[in-house]
Amino acid sequence: MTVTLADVAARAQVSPATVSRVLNGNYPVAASTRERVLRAVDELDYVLNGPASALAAATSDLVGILVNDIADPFFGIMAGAIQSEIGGPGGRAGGERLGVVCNTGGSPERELTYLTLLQRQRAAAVVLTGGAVEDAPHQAAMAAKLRKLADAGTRIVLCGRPPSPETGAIALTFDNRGGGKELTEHLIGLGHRRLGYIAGPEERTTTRHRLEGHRAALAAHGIEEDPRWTVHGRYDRRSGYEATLELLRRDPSLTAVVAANDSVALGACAALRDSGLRIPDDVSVAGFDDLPFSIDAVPALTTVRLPLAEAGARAGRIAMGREEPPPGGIATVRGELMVRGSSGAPRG
Amino acid sequence: MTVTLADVAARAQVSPATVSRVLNGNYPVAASTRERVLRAVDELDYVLNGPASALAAATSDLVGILVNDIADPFFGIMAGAIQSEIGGPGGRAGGERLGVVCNTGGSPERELTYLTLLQRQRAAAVVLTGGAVEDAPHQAAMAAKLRKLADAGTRIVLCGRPPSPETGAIALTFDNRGGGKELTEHLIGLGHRRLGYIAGPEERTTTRHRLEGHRAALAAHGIEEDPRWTVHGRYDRRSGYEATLELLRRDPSLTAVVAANDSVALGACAALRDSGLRIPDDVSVAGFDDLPFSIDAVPALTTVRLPLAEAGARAGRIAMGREEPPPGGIATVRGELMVRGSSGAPRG
DNA sequence: ACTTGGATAGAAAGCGCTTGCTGCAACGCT
DNA sequence: AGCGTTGCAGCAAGCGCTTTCTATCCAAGT
Repeated sequence: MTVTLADVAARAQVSPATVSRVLNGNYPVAASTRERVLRAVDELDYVLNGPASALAAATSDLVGILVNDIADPFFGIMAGAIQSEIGGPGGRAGGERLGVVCNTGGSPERELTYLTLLQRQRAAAVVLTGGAVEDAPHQAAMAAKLRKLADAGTRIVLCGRPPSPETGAIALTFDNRGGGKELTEHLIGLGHRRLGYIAGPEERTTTRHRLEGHRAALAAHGIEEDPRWTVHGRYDRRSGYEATLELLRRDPSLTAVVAANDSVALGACAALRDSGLRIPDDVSVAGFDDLPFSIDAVPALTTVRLPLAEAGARAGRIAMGREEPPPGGIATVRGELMVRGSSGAPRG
Repeated sequence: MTVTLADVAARAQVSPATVSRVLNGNYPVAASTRERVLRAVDELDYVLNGPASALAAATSDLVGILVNDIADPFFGIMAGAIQSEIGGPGGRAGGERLGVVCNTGGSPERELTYLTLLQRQRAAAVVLTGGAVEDAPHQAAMAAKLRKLADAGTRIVLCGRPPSPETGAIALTFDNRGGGKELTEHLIGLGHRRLGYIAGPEERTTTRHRLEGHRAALAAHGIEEDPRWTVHGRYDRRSGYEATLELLRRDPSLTAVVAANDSVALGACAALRDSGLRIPDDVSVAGFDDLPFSIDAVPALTTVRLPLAEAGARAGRIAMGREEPPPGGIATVRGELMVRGSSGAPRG
C-alpha cells in the first residue's frame, strides 16, 4: 500500500534503523549510506508517517496558534508572523514543524477544546494570542490546562495577552493600558473634554486595559467621566457604527470618540458621517492597533500602533526555543501613538 | 508518567479495548460499563494520545486549510468559515477534528511543503483556498501531490480556486472572469472609455481571470485597450498606491481605475487623493471582493462581492463529507456587483 | 601481532492505541 | 432440554516508527 520505512530500507539495502537515522540526522551515518538511503526515499517517493514517528519519539512537530478571530487582520498579522518563525515551510530545513492556527472565535469553550485537541496531538508548543476572557472559572480552567500542557513538555507562549502567573508561561504583553492612556492624553492635549469611549466586549483583558488607560488619562487631567460616555460592543465595525449612534444620542455634545480598535473606529467614522458630522472638525476619532487599512480612512486614523508582526515573530521564536525568553518570562511590548488626520482640536 | 488507556482500563476494571470503544463510540458497550469508564477517564483526567490512535487507526483528525495570506481578511474570512464547519470545537460532538490553517504566503514551495507536512500527518482532508500559481512545473508538482494525497484517502477541496481536472478534487470556483467583466461593464455604462487596470501578481489564476473579464468587457464594447493602462502589482494597498501613481504618470487622462482587489483599490484611492484628484468626480475607482472595510472607504467602494463565508462553509462541509459535492465535482460561485460611491460618470 | 576504541550498522523492544476474532453468558426458539 | 442467537467484553496482533543495546570493522596504540 503506502510506502513505509521498511520499504525504503529494503531498497537501500540497509536496516530500518539506518533509514530513520538518516531522516532524522541525529546519528552518524556514513556519507555513502546516507546517499543511498536518500536516493531510495526519492525513488519511492516516501513520506514519513507523522503519527507513527510522533508515537515512537513521544514528540510531535505540531505547534498550535490560538487566535480569537482569524478574519481580523489583528490576529492574521500575528499568526502569520508566528507561523513564519515556526519554520514549517520557509523556515530553515531540519526542524520542519507544522504551525497550525486555530480560531476560537473568542469563545472560552472553543479555546479550551482546542487546547485539549492540541494536548491530544502532543503539540510541541502553543502560542495564545490576543486578550483573554476574564471569567474566573474559565481562567482557572485555562490555567489548569496550560499547566498540564507545560508539564507534558509543551512550550507555552502568550502573545499580546497578559501573563498567567500560575502557569509559568512566557508572556509578551501589549501595553494596552499605556497606549490607551497616551491616546486619550493626546486628545485631551488637543483640548477635548467630553470624550466618548467605545469599549470592546466586557470581561476581556484587552477591553479592560484599554479602558483603564483611557480613564487614567481622564483622571490625570481632572476630567470627570460621565458614565454615559462609555458603551461596550464587539470588536468590529458594525458595533462601532451602532455604538457611535448610541453615544451621540446620549450626549450630542461629545467632541471626540475613542474606539477600542481600528475596525470599531472605522464604524464610528461612518456613523459620524452619516449623522452629518465632520471628522475631525466636529468630532475627533481615534482607534487602536494601527492595522494596515487605518491609514486609508478619510481622514487617516489617529491610533496606537502595536508591533504585531514583530511581537508575533518573537513569540514564534521563543516557542521554537530559538530565542531566549525575556527575563522573568514576561516582557511588555509598547505601542506607539500615531497622530493622523482623524484627530484635531475641538470646535470653538 | 502521563495517563494511558491502560491506566483508565485498570481503574475502570475493564480491558483497554473496552475503553477505546467507549471513547470512540463505534461499538456496543453496556451503559453501566460505559459510565464506569467515563468516570475513570474523568478522574484520571485522561487525554487520548492522538498520534498513537492515528497510527493504529490509520486515520487522523487533522484537516488542513491552505491560505495565501493569513493577514488578508479575504483568506481570514474563508478560513474562519471553513474551520467552523470542520467542527473542531464548536462543531457537534463526536468527530472532533482539528482544522489547521497554514499560511503559504503565496509561495509555491511553501504550498508544496505544507502539503507534504499534511500528507505526513495523514490529514483527513485538505482545503486549498484562493488563486493558484500558474507556473507549469509547479502546477504539475501540485497535481501529483494532490493526487497522492487523494489516493491516500485525504479528501481535497478547492475553495476559490480553479478546478484541477487531473486530481479529481472538488472545486468551488469563484467566477472572477464574470465578476471582472460585470464590473468593467458598469464603468463603461457610466461612460468611461479610458480605464486603468491594476492587476495582481502575474502567473496567478485570480489575476488572470479578473483581467480577462475586464478585457472582455472592453472588447465587447469596442474599446481598444492601451497596453499602458495595465500595471501589475501585489494584492496589497501599497502596491495599489504605487501602481496608481504609475498609471497616472503614463496617462493622466484616465477616468477610472479598476483594481485587482479592495486593498489595492484603497491604495489607489489614497494615491488619487494625494494627487489632488477627487473620487469619483475626477476618477472612478473599483475594487473586488467586497471585504468588510470596503464600505468604509470614502467614498464607499464599488466592488464585486464574493460570498467568502458561504463558500468557505460549504467547502468545509464538503471536506467533512457532510455535504454532497456539486455535480461533476465543480461549482462556480458568482460574485455580485456592488455599486457604491466610488464610481460615477466621468467628467465632461 | 594484539588490544583498544571510534565509527557505523543492525536487532529488537517498545510507543499507546485499534480492531478482528474469540469467549462466554443469558436469551429465545423448536 | 438442546441449540443457535444476541450482546458484551477481552485477547492479542499489529500500526510504522525510534532508540537502546549490541555487533562489526578497521585504524591506531603499544
